[in-house]
Amino acid sequence: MFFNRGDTAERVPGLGSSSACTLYDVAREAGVSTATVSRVVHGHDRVRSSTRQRVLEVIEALGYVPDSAAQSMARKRKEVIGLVAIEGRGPDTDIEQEGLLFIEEVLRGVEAPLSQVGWSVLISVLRGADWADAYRFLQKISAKVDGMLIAEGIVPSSQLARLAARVPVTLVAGSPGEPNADVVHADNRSGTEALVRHMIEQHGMTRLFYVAGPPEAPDARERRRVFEETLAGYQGVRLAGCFEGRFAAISGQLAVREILAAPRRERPDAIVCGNDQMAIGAMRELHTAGVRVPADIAVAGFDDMYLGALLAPPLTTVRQPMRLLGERACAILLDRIADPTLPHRVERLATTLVVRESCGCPG
Amino acid sequence: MFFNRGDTAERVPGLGSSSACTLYDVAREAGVSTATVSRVVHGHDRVRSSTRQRVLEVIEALGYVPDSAAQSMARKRKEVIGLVAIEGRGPDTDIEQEGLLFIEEVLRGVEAPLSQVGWSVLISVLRGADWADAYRFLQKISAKVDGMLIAEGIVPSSQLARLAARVPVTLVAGSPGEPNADVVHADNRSGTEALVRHMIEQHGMTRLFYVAGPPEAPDARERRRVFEETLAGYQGVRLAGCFEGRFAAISGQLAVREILAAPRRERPDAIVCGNDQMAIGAMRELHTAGVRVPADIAVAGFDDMYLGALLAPPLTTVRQPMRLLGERACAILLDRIADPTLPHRVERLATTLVVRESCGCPG
DNA sequence: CTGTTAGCGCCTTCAC
DNA sequence: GTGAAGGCGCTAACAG
Repeated sequence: MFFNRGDTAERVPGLGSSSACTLYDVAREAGVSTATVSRVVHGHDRVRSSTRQRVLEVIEALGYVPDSAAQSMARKRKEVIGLVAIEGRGPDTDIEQEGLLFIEEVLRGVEAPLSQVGWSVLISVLRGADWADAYRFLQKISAKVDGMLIAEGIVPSSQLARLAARVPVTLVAGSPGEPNADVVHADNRSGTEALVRHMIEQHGMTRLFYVAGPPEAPDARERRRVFEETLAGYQGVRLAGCFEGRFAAISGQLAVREILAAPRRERPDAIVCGNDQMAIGAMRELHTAGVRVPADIAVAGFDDMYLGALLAPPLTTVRQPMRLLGERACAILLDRIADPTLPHRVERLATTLVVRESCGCPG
Repeated sequence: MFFNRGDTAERVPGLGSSSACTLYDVAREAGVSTATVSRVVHGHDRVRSSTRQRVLEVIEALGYVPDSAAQSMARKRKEVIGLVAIEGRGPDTDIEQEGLLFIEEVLRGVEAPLSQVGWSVLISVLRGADWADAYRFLQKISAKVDGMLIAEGIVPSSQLARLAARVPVTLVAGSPGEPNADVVHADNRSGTEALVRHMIEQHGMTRLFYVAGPPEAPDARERRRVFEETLAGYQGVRLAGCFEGRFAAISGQLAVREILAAPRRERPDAIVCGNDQMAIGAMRELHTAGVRVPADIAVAGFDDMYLGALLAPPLTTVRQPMRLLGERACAILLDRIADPTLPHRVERLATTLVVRESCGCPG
C-alpha cells in the first residue's frame, strides 16, 4: 500500500547507478510532507511514531539516501575537511615516498575526531607546481570543504591569509610563527636533546656524526641546530662531521660512504640522522660494508617510523607523535569551524626518545 | 569603480572564515548578469572580451570561488570519488598498519587519473563494525561522491548491489567474481610461480616452508594454493611446513620460532611468506636467533613494499603493482561514471618476481 | 504533530 | 553577446 515497486535492491539492471530517489519521492510515497520525512531522517522527535514507522519503511524500500550536496547547500556545511600535502620540489626529484609516509600517520590521527562526528576527509597531494598553480589548487579544495589541514609543504603566508579568509586552516607540523592559521607542531628539541644525552652519558660516545635533512625544511634545521647545541654543552665531545641529506634513504647511504672513505681513525662512534629513512639507508650501507651496528658504529634516527622497530638491530630513534599531531590538528580545526572567532592557537607536542638497540643498548 | 573594498586579502580580521562571496556579488559588482559571470568562470566563448576582463577583475578582487556544493547540485556531479578501506576485524586486533600501507600506494595510483580531470578523493577507513553499520557508513559516503573504490575488506555482494544502484563501484584487489562492481585485481599466480621456480631451479632448494596469510583473505588463499601447486610439480621438492599467519610482522616471527624449535635437521631451505610484513618479521627473528639470511635459511615475501629493498639483506619478493591497481581502478571508475551503461569489466594485472638478496642471489 | 514555503548558490536553456 | 528565470534536493522557520 505504501509502495509498490518491490525491493529496490532487486531492480538493479546492470552496474550503472540507477535513478537516485529524493526526499519528495519518499514524501509522496509515504503520504506525508517533505518536512516530516526530513524530521524522521534526522531523528527529530515531534513525529508520531506510527508516521515515523511508515516513513522509515518507505525510506528502506526506496533505498533513499539524502544527497549531500543538497544538504550542504541548505545547511551551509559540507561535513568534509581537506587534508593536503604539498610535495616538495627540491633539487632532487627523489621524494622516495618521503611524503606520504608522513601523511599516512597524520591521516590516521585525523580520522579519530572526524569519525566521531561523522565527517569525511578529502585528501589531495599537490605536486611540484608554481605558487600561482598551488594557490588555485588550494582554492579549489577550499570550495569543497569546511576547513583544511595543511600537513606538508610550505604555503606563503599571504596565500594562507587569503585561504583562511574562506575556510579555517590549521597547519600540521607547520611553522608556529604563522599568524594566519592555527598550528600544531612537534617539539623537535626535547627528543633530540634526550637522544644526544643518551648517546653521550649512557654510551660514553665522544664523536658524533650528523646526517641532516634539507635546509629548506624548518624541522630539519631545528633538529640539526638542537643537536649541535646540545653537543656543544659537553666537554670532550665533538661533532665528527655532518652530511646534508634530503630526508631520503639514499642520503643515509651517501653519508656512510663518505664516512667510510675517510681514514679509519676518524670514524665516529655514532651516526645520528635527521629522520628514520636516512638512518635506515645508513644502516643498510654500513651492513653492506661489513661494519657492525651498533658494535662498530651506532645509528639513531628521528620519527619512529613503524618499520624502524623491525630492523636488525631495531632502530633507536626520537618519536614524533605524528598520529597525535593529526588528531590534535583536526580537533582544533573542528573547534574553529564551530566557532570561527576563537583566538589563534599553537600547540606544541613533545617528542620522546625511543631506545632500542641500534644505539648499543641491549635487546 | 568596479569595486570599492580594497584588496580582500587585507580585510581579514582574525582567522575565522569570513563571508564567502557569491556569483551574485560578482555579477552586481561587475554590472552584468550571473549568467555572464558563470560563462567567464567556465571559459565559455560567447562573451565580449572587455566584459570578460571586467568580470575577471572583480572575481580577483573579491576572491570569488564558486561553491562546490551549489555546483554539484546544479550539475549533478560532485567531482569527488570515494576511496574506502574496511579494516579487518579478524581474531587478532593486530592490524599493525597492515591496512593503510596498502591503501597508501593505491591512493598514489588513484591520484593520477583524478588529478588530470581535477577531481578529488574522499578517503575513509571503516573499522570493525557489524555489517549493518558498515552498510550505513558506505551509504553515507555514497551520497558524497560520484563513484567509489573499495580497496580493502569484503562487502557482501548483496550490499554491493544496493550500493552500485546509487553510484558506480569498483573493487581494488577484490574478488573477480563479484557481479555488482567492476574489479581490478592482481594475478597472484604469475609471481608466485616465478618465485617458487626461482628458489628451486636457481638455488636448488628442496625444502620450502610457507607462512600464509589469514584464510579469510582471498589473496592469501590464492597465493598459498598456487605455492603448493607449483611445489607439487617438482620431484624431490617438498613443503617443509606451513604456518597460518595474519599478514602482520609478528606472524613471521612466530613462524620462525616454531621452525627453530624443531630439530635442526628439519629446518627448511627457505621461508616463503604471503606478504612482506611477515617476511620482515621472519628475517628479524632469524637475525635475533643468529641464523643467517640467506646463508642458513633464505626468505622471500610478497607485495614489494617500499622498505623491503632497504633491509639487510634486501628482500626478494613478488611485486604486486599496487599503484597501478589504484590507477586502473580509478580509470575504470571514471569511465563508468561517464557512461554507466558500460559492460561489466574485470582487469587482471600481472605480479612479477623481484629478485634481490634474501633468496641467496648475489648483491 | 505536520504541512507550506522560502531560500541555499549555481547552471542552463530560452529569449532578446 | 547578454539577461531572465526555472530548477537541483534539502532544511528551517513559520503556520496551522
